[in-house]
Amino acid sequence: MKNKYIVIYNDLVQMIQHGEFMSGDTLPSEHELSDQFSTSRETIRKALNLLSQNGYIQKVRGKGSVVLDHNKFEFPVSGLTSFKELSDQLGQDSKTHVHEVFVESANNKLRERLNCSKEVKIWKVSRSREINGERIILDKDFIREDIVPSITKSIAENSIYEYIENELGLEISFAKKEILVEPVTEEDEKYLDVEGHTQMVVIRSFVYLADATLFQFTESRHRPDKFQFVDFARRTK
Amino acid sequence: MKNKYIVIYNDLVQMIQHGEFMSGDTLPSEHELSDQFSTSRETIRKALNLLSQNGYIQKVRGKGSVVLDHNKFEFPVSGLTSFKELSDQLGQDSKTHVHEVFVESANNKLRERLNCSKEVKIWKVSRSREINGERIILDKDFIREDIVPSITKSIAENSIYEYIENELGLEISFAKKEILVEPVTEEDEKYLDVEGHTQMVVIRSFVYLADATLFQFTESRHRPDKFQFVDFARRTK
DNA sequence: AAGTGGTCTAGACCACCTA
DNA sequence: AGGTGGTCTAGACCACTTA
Repeated sequence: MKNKYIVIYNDLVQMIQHGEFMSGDTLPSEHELSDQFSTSRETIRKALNLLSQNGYIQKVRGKGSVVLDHNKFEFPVSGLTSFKELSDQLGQDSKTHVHEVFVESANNKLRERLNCSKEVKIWKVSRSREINGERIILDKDFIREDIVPSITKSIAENSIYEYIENELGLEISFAKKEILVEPVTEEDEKYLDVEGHTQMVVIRSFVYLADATLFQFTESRHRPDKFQFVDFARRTK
Repeated sequence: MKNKYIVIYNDLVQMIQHGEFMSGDTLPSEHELSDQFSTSRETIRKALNLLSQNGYIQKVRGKGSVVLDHNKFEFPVSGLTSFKELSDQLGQDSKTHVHEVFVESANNKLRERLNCSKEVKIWKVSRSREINGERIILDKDFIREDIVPSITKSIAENSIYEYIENELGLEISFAKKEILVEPVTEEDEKYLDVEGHTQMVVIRSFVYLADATLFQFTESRHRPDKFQFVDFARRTK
């Protein structure tokens, strides 16, 4: 919270959320804002770019920074949000069942996916997620043991991300995901309430730390009737 | 192509794609680059931020800009890519069948979705997409007639986006999408080769122009076995 | 200690929109 | 014409990594 432009960003988000600027309004101009916050214009511009990236405003040359309708831009499942953050946010009655937590040598496919040598061992964690009494998500995590040396059942029951960031002090910074639809497997039927569904939505993610090392591969299998993904795509030219 | 930082960005992308920097290498430092391109450091930083946003590099404080494995970061369906761009890119044998092109007053639901008044009329365009001999995508577009006054069958057969950007000179700038799985409809069965599938992947998009006006709502229905979505999520704090 | 990227400044000129 | 955001500069200091 010490960076000036982040403080300004947070201030402006607060103001927009408290209705001080309505959808369609323009914010004060960059010159005005740099006076108000007694900072340089470039710093204001950094804050405004953050607002823009996060869907709060759209900058229009010659006109100003137009406030968008933020109700249309909520992000229930976008980005890197973990299951725990997500269910906390939605205030849902959720539970995690841990099925497997163990270390193993990686086979070829996994070594290729995690981009690591034969010597590196891999944590395998399998969990199902229950929401409002139904087990609808199966998460299979593969995590490099040289980066995360210890995972216990109780860590897996809470949040592995929280443990990695808060306890180990590692910073998760970006992920590449792909979303597909695939047939239900025996494992799905064993651990989930598939309710007659024959297909599952599968999200495969490659997760990277701030120093650009790939440390985790995750397969997250969702029952299709409960799946939703929201994406906000701004064109970069 | 006139902006300095975009020229530098394109140069660096070229160099990375031509293998002058390998995955894991670090780029020259920002100071070196500003000498090489004889520009200021802030301009170099703009170019590097673009590289970072597009998954080419990861900046690490104290170390440098690490080149990522770009093979892992191709974006076949991400962002705002239109069907035409996409199929051109993949070099696939593709065809578009236009089923409906007409103007109508909007009903309540559509007026709410497009955020417009009773007076505004709406273009309705329905098209199916055939790839390698199979009709697998049904696109239903709803476009504000006050913004796009004329759409013909031949425009719909090519690319509506191309027409809007090149002929009308409007700039499409961002979109909010949601992805869901829903049961097959009669319309799907009429226009697509559903091949016994009972569910479809549905992408609903709200598309905005550069001046922040919402001008189009699209429902894109994909046969699940042919659906793929790729997402690159960088954490913003 | 030297080098890296991250932040911040106080200017400048430009392209675009609205009156 | 005056205001807006977009680009660019040439500095400065800081936090972090590595040797």
